[in-house]
Amino acid sequence: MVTLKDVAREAGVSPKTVSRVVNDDPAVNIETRKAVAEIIARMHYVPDHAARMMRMSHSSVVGLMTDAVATTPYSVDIVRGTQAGLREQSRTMLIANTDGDRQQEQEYWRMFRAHKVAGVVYATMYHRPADLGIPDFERGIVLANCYSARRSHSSVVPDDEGGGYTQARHLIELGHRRIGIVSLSPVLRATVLRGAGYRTAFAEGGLLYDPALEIPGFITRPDGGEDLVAYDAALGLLRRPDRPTAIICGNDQIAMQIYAAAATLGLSIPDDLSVMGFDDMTVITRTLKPMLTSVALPYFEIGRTAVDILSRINGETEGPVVPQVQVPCPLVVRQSCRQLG
Amino acid sequence: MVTLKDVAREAGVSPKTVSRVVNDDPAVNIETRKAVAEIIARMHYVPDHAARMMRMSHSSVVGLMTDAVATTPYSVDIVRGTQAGLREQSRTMLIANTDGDRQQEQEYWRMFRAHKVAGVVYATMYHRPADLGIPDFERGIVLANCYSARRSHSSVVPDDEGGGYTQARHLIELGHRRIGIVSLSPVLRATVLRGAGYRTAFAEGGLLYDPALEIPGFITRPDGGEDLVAYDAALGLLRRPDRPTAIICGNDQIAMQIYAAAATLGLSIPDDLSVMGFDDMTVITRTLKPMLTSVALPYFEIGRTAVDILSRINGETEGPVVPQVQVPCPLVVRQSCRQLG
DNA sequence: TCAGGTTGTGACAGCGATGTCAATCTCAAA
DNA sequence: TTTGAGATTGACATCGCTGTCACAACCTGA
Repeated sequence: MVTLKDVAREAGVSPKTVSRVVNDDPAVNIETRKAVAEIIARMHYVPDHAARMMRMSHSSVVGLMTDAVATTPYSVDIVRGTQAGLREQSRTMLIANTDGDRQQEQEYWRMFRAHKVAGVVYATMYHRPADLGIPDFERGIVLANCYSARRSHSSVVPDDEGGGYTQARHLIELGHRRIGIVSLSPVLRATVLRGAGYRTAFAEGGLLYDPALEIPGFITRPDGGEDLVAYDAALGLLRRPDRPTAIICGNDQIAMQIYAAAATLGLSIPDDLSVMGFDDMTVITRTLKPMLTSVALPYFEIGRTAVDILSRINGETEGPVVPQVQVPCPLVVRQSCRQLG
Repeated sequence: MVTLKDVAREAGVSPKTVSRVVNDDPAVNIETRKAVAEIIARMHYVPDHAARMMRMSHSSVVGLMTDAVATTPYSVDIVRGTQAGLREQSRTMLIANTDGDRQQEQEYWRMFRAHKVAGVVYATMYHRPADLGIPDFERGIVLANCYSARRSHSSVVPDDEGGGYTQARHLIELGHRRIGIVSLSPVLRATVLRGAGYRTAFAEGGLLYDPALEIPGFITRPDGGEDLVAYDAALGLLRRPDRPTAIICGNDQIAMQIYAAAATLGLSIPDDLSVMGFDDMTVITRTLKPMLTSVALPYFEIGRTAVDILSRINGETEGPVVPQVQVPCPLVVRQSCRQLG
């Protein structure tokens, strides 16, 4: 390990001066600075993070605690977004995936404390209320994709209501008047919020919201698991005499099953039926034939924004600390929705 | 921050004794130990990681460098597996996602150095040769899902050949004699290895390998991107007069498109056609109707094994440091393949 | 009773960095 | 020439922890 002292000896200056160069302290003669910088490069000196952290009693590392987010195809982009945000601040990230286990979570909070992380981004797989169960953490905490039931922390969540609105609005603009909905499990907050979005768009377009045309595509079992029943839901909708010309889906998996149901009934997408996904999981949306028009969950942006808020909380960046940011869900148009008549 | 000294003062012992208790040093009187432990708990003392690390000049943190692995639905499980392995060693993980950018990668190597990580797991999205371009890193490095062209590092990779064998073998055991293959891009190592597996299984089953029945489902563009052409490939195969009774896919996305092609031609799965996926991406395999039989890429195991090897390299665990571990790809049977005859 | 362990505990130094404060040097105005 | 302000630089202590070593208290067996 090359240390400050080594560099200082080599350069014939005091360690403190090297430290100044490393930290861009302006109070260094330009000549000295250049000479020292050169030696630093030549010797491959890298400042020891531990020593620095100890001296300054705070770390440049941020903790990312996730329930299952780092592990599901849905929402890994939160991780990427968080990292992108941190990179701009020359920071890095300790990641802790709890798999939803309380005990592990406790352990990792301790670990974050031991590492004196500069803050924590707490991300969840689903948009849901989060109960942190750690009241005594001294550093900033920002919730990503979840929100504090007790409003004790700032949160960054997708604008599900807007997303629902966007889905419906797009179909209405294409001329659809009978729109079916195969939604997520009714217990999810996203379902409620998007429902509100649908209604707003429907009202604006002069459509009536018909509850008979909304069917859950996922059903939550008593044990907490979920069953995907979108295929049957879709068959039900599509066999109606007044079958919808378009279906809004709660996510892209539901859309996949709608494609399957349409194929079963000999309906062609988008000629006989338009399908609108949610999430924009590219593995699905770009693999389906025709490719699926969807509304994206802005996970990357959510992660990035969470980092922003965090540095505001810590007072490192200017800007207000808002209690909640809603990140818009953009429409991604592909080939599964067609213009009517 | 509660420090050792605080605890020591409170307990009326020396800091060193508290340190001993924290580190389970047996040379502490049982009474003293109990008393101190109690005070530690009461004061919520958490040992400062930075100080410890500085004193002991090595960290309990391992670096995980990925190209895009943390961000793709394919392979996030490497992250989980790595974490699971580390957790058993009471270690944690700094994560660095390079998005394939050399410059970022350099930055993160520096960062790992600064953090004095105990080792690095270098994971890639595809099973491929990796060129680390960092010859002077002092700590152990293990490659996950990739391998060193210069054999300079140990690696943990999926057993693609075995996976291919498993795919073919299962279909042959079900009585299929004409088996089509829609493979990944021919430039991938996985494609070559699995091809070998197919041939072995075919030979064992007394089948002839017919090159006309193997078509790429992905095509690599000159710009490096990939086009998914499995749908057309499948149509080609399925329109042949001697159409195969089963198709082996290079991954589950290909399988999705095969389902679409089959639907187009009015073929029912599995009655008219059996389909065998690869990867076992549950978002796809469990959403398709019927659910897709697939061979899993053991990403979790790969991550976990990489950690194992790492601690062997570092001499923390007994066991040989093998140059390469091939992790088997298990068969996951669902409903897309049927018994013939 | 005493030499020679064994056990339990503490004093002290030092890991590598930086904040504090003082020392030195330069230059221009008095 | 003197003086004060500003620019550069360095000496030193210190962050929280643990390795080393010394020391006291207590055994053990001859």
